[in-house]
Formats: sequence, C-alpha cells, structure tokens
Amino acid sequence: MSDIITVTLPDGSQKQTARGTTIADFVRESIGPGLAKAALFARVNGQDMDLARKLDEDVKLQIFTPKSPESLELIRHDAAHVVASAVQKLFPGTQVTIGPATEEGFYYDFFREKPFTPEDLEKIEAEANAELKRDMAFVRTEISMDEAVRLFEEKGEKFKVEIVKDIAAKGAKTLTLYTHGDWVDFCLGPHAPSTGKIGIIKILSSSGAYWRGDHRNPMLQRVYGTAFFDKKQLAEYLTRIEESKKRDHRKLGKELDLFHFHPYSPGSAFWTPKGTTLYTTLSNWMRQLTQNDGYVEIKTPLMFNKGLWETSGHWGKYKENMFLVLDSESGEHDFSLKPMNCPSHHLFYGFKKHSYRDLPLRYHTQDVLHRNEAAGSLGGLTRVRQFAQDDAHIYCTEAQITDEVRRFVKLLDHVYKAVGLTYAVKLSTRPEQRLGDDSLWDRAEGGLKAALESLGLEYELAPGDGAFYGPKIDFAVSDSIGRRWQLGTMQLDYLAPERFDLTYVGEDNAEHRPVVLHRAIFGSFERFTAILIEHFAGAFPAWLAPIQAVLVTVADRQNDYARKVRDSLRAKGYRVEFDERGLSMNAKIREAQLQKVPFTLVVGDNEVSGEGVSPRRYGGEDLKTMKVTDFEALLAKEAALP
RNA sequence: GCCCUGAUAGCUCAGUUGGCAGAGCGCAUCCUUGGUAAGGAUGAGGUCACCAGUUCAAUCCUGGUUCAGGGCUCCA
Repeated sequence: MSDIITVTLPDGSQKQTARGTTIADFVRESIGPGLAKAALFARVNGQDMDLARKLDEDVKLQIFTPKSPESLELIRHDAAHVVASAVQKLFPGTQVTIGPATEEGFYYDFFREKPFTPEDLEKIEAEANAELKRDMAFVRTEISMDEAVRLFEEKGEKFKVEIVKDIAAKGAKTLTLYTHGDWVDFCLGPHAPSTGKIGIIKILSSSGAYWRGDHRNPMLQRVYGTAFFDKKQLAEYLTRIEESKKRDHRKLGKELDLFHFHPYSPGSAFWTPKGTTLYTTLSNWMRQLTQNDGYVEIKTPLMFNKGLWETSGHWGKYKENMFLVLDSESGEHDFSLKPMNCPSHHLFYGFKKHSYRDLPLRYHTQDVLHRNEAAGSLGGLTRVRQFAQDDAHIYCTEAQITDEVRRFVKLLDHVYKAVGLTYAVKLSTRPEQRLGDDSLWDRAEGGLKAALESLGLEYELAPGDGAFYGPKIDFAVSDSIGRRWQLGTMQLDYLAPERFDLTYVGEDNAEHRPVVLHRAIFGSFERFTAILIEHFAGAFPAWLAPIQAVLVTVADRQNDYARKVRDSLRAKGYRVEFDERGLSMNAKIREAQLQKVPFTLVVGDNEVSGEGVSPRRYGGEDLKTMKVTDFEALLAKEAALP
C-alpha cells in the first residue's frame, strides 16, 4: 500500500498527498490558504465531515465555505450547541436534550422547571454570542457506548443517557463527542472548526415542546433561534419576517374588513360583505371550472347517523374530531355533523346501479364541514372548525386512472397559474402496512407516474409515504414571498369501494369494483383564502377583488354623475362603490389605496362633460381620462374569471 | 388537549406603584368644493374579556373561566 493517496476535487482535477493528512492541512498545502481559512466542513466520498479528519484513502473531496448554501445549516447546528452550553452556564441544573438545525434556524430543547422569560432569552443570546467571540474549537472524539453512558450519568443528564442507550440498542459501538470549551455533547457532526465561524446568533422565541414529540411525555422548554454568517444576512432575515407579519391574513382580514371571529363560535368565521364576495367568487370559479371539466355538483346531508361512520371507519379513532349531535328521543349522541364528504358521496354512488359506460363519475361538493379541532391548534383561517372544501370524488376503472389524474393535474395547473402560485409535486408510494397485493400497487403507482410523466412534470418520490389504502400525489405551492403550503391532493382509494360495496357492471356483464380518487385543489376555501390574502398581500387582481373600482369625485357637484356611472357599471355585474363621505378627494384616494382597490375612478367636471372617468390603478399608475365604455372594456378583460 | 404570553373605544395602542379612564384613526354634525396618498372645527362612543376572592375602594393584586397569539401533538 502506497503512502500517497489521490484526492479528486469537484472540478475533476486530482492531487496527491500523504496518507493521513488532515483535510485542513491538505486544503492549505495543496489548494490554497484562502480556501483553508474560509473552509467550514468537507464532503468526502459523499459523507460530510470535519476538516480535522484525516484522509486515509483515495477520495473525492468537496470543501464548503460560507458561500455554500449547505453551510448555513452547519453553523445553525453549531449554534444549537453553543446555545446549549450558554444555557447550562447561565442556568445550572437545566438538562439538555436535542437541538437540530431547521429550515430557517435551529432549536434546542431543555428540561427545567421554569420556562425561560424574555429576559432569560436576552441573556442567552448575549452569552451565546460571547462564546462566538471566544472562538473555541469544536473538538471531535470517539468513546465507547459504556463510557458515554457513564459520562452523561455523571453529569446527571437523564435525557442524554436515554438517547445514548437507544443508540447502543441499535447496535452502535462508539459514540462521537464534540467539545467546545468545557462543554461536551454527543453528535454525529460535522461541525465547523470553531465557534468563531458562526457569525451571529439570534434567539427568536421559546415555547413548550414534548420530549420526543409525544404528548404523553414531559414538557420541555424549546428555545428557537437562528444563525447567520454576518449581521447583514440576519437583518435581511428579520426584515423578511416583518414583511410576512405585515401580510398576515388575520391582520389584513381586519384592515380590509374581510372576516371576524367571535368567542361564541371559536374556529368559525363570520364573513363580511367583502369577505363573502371573495369567498363566493372562489366558490363560483371552482364551480365553473369543475363543471366545464366533466364534474357534476351534488349536495349531501350535513348530518349523519353513526351507521355511516361505522361503515367508513371514522366512528373509531376519528370520533373525537366529530361534533356529535344529541337525538332527544333516543337520548343518544348517535348523529354527527359530517367532517368530510367522502362517505356521503359513496352512499350517493350506491343509489344507482352503474355501468362501465357511466364511468368516470365525478362528484363535486362544496358543503359545509365541521371538525372539532383541538382548541390549541386553531388559528386564523388556516385551521378552523367549520369550513368547506373544493372536494370531489372520482369513481373510475383502474384503466382510467392515468387519464383522470392527467385531467386533474391540468385543472390544478390552470388554477395555481391563474393566481400566480408555483407548485412542487410529490408522489407517495406504498407503505409497509398496506391493503392489497403488489400487482395492485404496481398498477396504481404506475397509473399516477404515467400521468405525471406524460405531462412532463418533475416530481419527488416519497417511498412509503402513501396511505395504506392507496398512493397519492401532493401539490405544495410557493407563494409570492417564497413560503410553501401543502394544498392540492390526489389520493387513490381502494378501501372505500370495498367498505361501501361499490360496483359497476363491466362489458363482460359482471360486477367490478371501481377505484375512488379523492382530490382537491384549494384544500379548503378558508385556508386557500388565507393563503391568497397573504400571497397578494391583500391587493387582489380585479376578478377576485371584493371591490373592483371606487369612484371619487373632485367636488360634490359631480355626485349625480358618479352615481350614474356606479349604477351602470353595477348593472353590468361589476363591483363598484362610490365614496360619498364628506372627505377631500385626496383623502378618498388615499383610502382607496389603503383598501387596495384595483381601480380608483376620479371624476371631475372634465369627466362629466366627456362621459368619462380617470382610472388610477392600485399602486398609482394613472390611466388618463377615458370613456366609461372604454373602462368597461378594460374591466371586462381584467374582471373575467380566469 | 399540553407549555408560555396576552385581552383597555369599531381599529391601533398608551395608562393608573389600587382612588370617577386617555390618544390617533374611524364614526356623527358643521364649515370647506378641493384634480390623484390625510383641509378644518365640534361631538358621540368604555361593565378596562367574564366569574369569584382580597380591600374602605379592583381595570390594576389573587384564583378560576373564555378567547386570541407563539409553539408542541394533530391536521384541509
């Protein structure tokens, strides 16, 4: 065996070095001191590791610096360690548990009697940043599992001992420790060379969290924070948080007067006239789109006897989420408000005997649904107790799956594009525990894949994430400020047809089971409305805006004319208001801008004599004076449902 | 459901170390009739979330309840 090894860099170039050279030394000697200084961690043959590790064989090597996106995740994990050491220094007796990096930062869960106060968090932030200044090296060592158990038992870290024992039970022989200063934790790594590489740590908040995420376990105190390489990046991040607070749908819901909540009906919205317009516009839009796409709309009862839920399987574990209704004659709570439409659609399907010629059958329903969500999980319009879904169930033969999925994805694509949401597709396939044999899953997954591929859609595969009764496709949208929301779904269901004994008569005159496709594009109207409010920051396109245009007169003598224009536009179906309050023109224009109305129509003597209006778009663009009929033509274009 | 934090005018918020409650916006009335983001004056509007307790006195202190917000669990 030679004492020289070959290192292959990402650009394909190769360098020789002595066996046993550390990555840090190799980088400094063979690549350059600049990179050596900036380097944070390395990827060796696809595995991430510290720069202090030695190169023992021919490898492919990639070095990460603060410029690589992966590095933020690294320093946030580093920061979690630093925060944990700071907390234990400031609050002796606090036990440590785990602290991973998250998408935007990190958290660390501590066990202690008292929760952290805002002042505590300030102290933690100050101490953590002081530890960065001290620039302590992260030192990696390996010890045996027995030594590890002893180490953490001596420290009195019960939670750490529990994790170490779990890891040992999985067959690990050694444990990796990372030490900075005098604080030690076990960790797979890698870590940056030293704490000084983390630019700045910001503590964001604290909250309760269950040990190992199980609500039967003790409550821990979770500290949330984030880390960046410099102050500027942190400032940008904090600005982005501020931006998303500004467009919070709960805030805009008040400012734009769209909806209210009342303690007498927690989790159920009151929709104002403007909010109702928004809601019904979405509802009618979806109604029109589904009708044009071969769906039929039906309505089913809001309340059902438990018999239905026993058949569907919801009367067991799901029962606690249902609002039960007392039957005063029997004295029993054996009715429930429906929490979803599916079972009632299956009943509806069963009213008639179906031929293969009827399929696919597509039932669309926008009925009101109720789910008794846990009080602590309610929030704005995104999680409510009363809502409606843009729900539909498609009953088809297995051979029709691909066509139906294609048809659905095209519709979904149209809807998301119309509102400017981009989306990512995820296909979830057979889980361990599942219904049916492998050939059934081959056909089901194959049908979904074929549809996605024929549309040329990229998708992520999530093996094992499907429901036990069928695979599914999820659609996650990204809004205008880059936040992701899980919205659309296409779920195949092989179980419901069995439970409800659904059949159709085939060409062969024999009875067959159809497949059920559960699908939604908005998810729920409430949640979709919330997402759109935040996505548009309340400035809706004209077709969706509750008020499409506001008339503002220069002086009162134009009021009669303004009323006439308002009435003629309303007669054509447009949502137009005339602000008759005794305010100045400027104040009314300002108000219309704050209310984010797409068009403000200024009317003075010139407009009266010329049968015109002077529209100004939201944002300030002056469209100059035009005939009322020309403005109508403009509205006709922009206010049409996409 | 669990942990934490809150709740004062329609909205945004200030305030009282326990002694009859404040601003701006909005609303009403009047004056002003102004050409693209706030013209002016006057006025109305409160069970300080709710229920108990402590106190001569509670919006303020204590306990409970409800709701909201940030998380956890769960989820459209």
